[in-house]
Amino acid sequence: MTTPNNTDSSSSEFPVPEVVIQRLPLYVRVLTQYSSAGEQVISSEQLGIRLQITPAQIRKDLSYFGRFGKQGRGYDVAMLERQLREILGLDRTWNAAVVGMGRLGRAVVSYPGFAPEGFNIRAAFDTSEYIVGKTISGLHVQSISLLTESVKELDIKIGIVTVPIDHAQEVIDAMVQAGIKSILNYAPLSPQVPEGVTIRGIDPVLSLQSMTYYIR
Amino acid sequence: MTTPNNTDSSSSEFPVPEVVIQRLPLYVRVLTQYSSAGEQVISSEQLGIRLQITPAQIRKDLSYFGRFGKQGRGYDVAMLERQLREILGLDRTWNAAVVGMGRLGRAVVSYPGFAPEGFNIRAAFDTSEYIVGKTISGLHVQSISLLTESVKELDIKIGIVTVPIDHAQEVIDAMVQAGIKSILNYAPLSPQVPEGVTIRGIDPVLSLQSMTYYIR
DNA sequence: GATTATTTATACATTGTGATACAAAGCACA
DNA sequence: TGTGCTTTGTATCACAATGTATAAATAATC
Repeated sequence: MTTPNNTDSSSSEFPVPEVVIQRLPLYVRVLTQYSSAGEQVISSEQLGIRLQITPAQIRKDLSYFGRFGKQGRGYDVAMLERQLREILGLDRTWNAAVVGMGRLGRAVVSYPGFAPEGFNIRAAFDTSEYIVGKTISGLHVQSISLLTESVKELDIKIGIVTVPIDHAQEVIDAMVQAGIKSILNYAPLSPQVPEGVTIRGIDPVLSLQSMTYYIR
Repeated sequence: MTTPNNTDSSSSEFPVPEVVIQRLPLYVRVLTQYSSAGEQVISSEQLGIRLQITPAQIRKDLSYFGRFGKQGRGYDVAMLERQLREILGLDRTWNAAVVGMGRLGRAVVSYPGFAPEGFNIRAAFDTSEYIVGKTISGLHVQSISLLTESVKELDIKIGIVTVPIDHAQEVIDAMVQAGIKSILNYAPLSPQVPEGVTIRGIDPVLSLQSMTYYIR
């Protein structure tokens, strides 16, 4: 090589594009499948076929974090999975709190997909006096006024918002106030959060509303 | 192209970027709020503040479809909302079918957010003999072998996948086979669909897995 | 051990998307 | 009617993201 690049793995000094970060979990998912299928090695082409992404795209994404592959061979499945999990912070578990224990909140806390991936819902909150005090899916529903306290006590890093739209922004504000930096929002609004807080929306209606464009 | 481009609203001759289409429902949502707050006029700046999008971005997005604003004034809220709904195909209702009536499917059919936006779930399917024949949320659960028939009879245009991951691809294939062109997928996989079929995934775990990168 | 097959990592080119800047158009009000 | 203020629509620019091409490294085969 003309350039003597001593690329430092995993502790990049310049910001990795958001789109890249969002693709990494897809890679992890496929690697996990490959791994449990007993495969030892995977090429960027095989990964790309599964995900409908060009091999070069995948190689470039990975190159932001280091050099993981072997030329002529591909990537060691177990090693790459481990590395990507570490990069994403998936080599540990995360505690979450749900606010809003109506229909949607109940569905979320009983969704069996979180725990196997290391996301554990440790606390549930609501404003309604009818719901506070109840036990739902093994969680004692507390008044939202106890949020900050619980966040500290239970080391909660993730907030999940399942309240109706007209209370969503204030709940989000309360989460931010309580020191939560990652929020998953199920309410159909465009929330405002300060710098340093990441928020992602889950909104099936929005998805449907953009799909109809193509079939109208 | 040599012809003088007399910009025809709403029936554009060149493809509108996907990202633009995905922002339009956000505009519709804010316009609806403004409208019910009694506002008559909105500027691209006001819209932008709500959505954290630059005003110029919004004006450019809208310009793909025509000229809707008045210089020095802004956009007529009701008119712009009507236009965008028409562009997106939201000036009518859409029938959907859910496949997979386990925990997730039940939550989806009882989610009250679809109907007000014109998305009506008209049919429910499952493979399990224990579930087929039951009535859930007013829907008679049918065997998936009847999918194609129902799609035609009930004019179903949207398929919603809520089966476990190991059956998801075959269900998606069956939907495509039945002539469905828009699919909302809740199963955690990267599905394969032919050209001409739009599929969107709802995957909270994926969202969480990319958020942890920023707090790890 | 030499030769051929692969496949990565990356330089380079192309495309896509978002931001900036401003002329033209409309409004308000004297 | 004229003047100043606002806001759109769009031309232009800047940069982010993706795709193409290839040298270097490894493995497999004879």
